[in-house]
Amino acid sequence: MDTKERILKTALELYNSQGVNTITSRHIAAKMGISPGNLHYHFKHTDEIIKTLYDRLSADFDVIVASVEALEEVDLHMIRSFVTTSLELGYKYRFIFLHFVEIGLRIPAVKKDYATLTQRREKEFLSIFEKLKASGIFRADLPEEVLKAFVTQIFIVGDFWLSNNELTLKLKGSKAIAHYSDIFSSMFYPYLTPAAMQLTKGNR
Amino acid sequence: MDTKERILKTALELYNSQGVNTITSRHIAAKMGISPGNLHYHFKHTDEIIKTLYDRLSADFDVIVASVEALEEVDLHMIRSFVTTSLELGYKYRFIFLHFVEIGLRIPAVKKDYATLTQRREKEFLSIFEKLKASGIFRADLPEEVLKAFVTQIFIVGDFWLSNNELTLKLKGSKAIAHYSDIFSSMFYPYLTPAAMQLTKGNR
DNA sequence: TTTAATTTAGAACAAATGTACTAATTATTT
DNA sequence: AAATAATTAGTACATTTGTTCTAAATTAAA
Repeated sequence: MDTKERILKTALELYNSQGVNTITSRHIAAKMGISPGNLHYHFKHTDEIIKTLYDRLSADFDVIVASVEALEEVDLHMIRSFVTTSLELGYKYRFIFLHFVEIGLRIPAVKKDYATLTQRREKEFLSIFEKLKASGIFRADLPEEVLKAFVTQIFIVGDFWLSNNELTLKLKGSKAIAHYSDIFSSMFYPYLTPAAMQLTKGNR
Repeated sequence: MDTKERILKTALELYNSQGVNTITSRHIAAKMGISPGNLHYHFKHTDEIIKTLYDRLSADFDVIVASVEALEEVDLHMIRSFVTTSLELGYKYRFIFLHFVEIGLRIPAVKKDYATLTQRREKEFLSIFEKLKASGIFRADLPEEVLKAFVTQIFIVGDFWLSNNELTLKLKGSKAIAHYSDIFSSMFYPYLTPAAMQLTKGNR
């Protein structure tokens, strides 16, 4: 593995475990056993490391969403596995979510990118909801604005479940993912038709 | 106003507008026109300023929750005004929510306090939900775990709507509060009985 | 094998930060 | 009015940080 890749890997580890504000380029270099000079040969600015990691997260998530969007029909099992896969990805890059505002402040490109991304995602999610409505899984009696608000809720919980975990339960790894998967599933429950509610029995 | 109070006021202003990591004790002193030495006479450690502000937020919010809990009957209007009041308080101390994880990391006492507080709040919220069920406002067919998950959702959205706003819409002041009040109201919608849903017509 | 390019180490620099220290000033008490 | 306490300004210090610079070492190209 070349040095650049090792820097990214080490940075991810350290940021995840110690936070983005406590870890400096020197820490990363020290942990790798290379010189600060060498690190800054590969990344002129420390923020470029963070930006690169953010871009990877963003790209990986794109793939996940695209795979759901491509489906003709969406059912609850798909949703459940979409949730789990997303949470796993989030956990991998958890420092980004734990320090989202800080990072957005430090690296305006991240903030800008996220803001436009969100607008696209909102449409994508609403189109998935339409499919769920069409399949008789989602209730049809909910006003448009309620569904829109639900999308925002999903975004907020999706972006900050890790922060909530950090401040309260502090679950690690698969335990955290399992717990918040359940919460996500429960979030959908009141939006389901009685028939779809039946299907979830024993699944939740 | 004595110096100590002025420090707190200035710090709140600066933290809210520039973030907790960019503002230092020197910035606060400079903005006030006092010396760094003077500031550190009143607050030996900068973190004490943040801790004091957190304690005030926490105490203020306690009052809000207690006032709702004291009610014999809870209706949707109460909920709505509870939401608005809470969001207003959150906006006042927004830097705390925008940097919650960082602050928890820097000041372990904050993290510890918040963790235990959350446990208490969970019970308080569930008891409010029971009242809503008893009044025929909340659906009675929702499993206990779904309501518990709803509480967690409320906590996450309640703690991080400001971060979401910061990363996306960047609404200011009352516009932000109004927008996220609507989102909160919509969050409740699918949990309502058909009768209660009727009552919200035109209110949302 | 010589030459050129890439990569690396290590030192150095300037800026910033938290906080301690000292002395002066102001307020309070006796 | 004198003495004591509280507050304030200003300076100083040690540490940290991001980054730059130089030269050495390694790798690739000719």
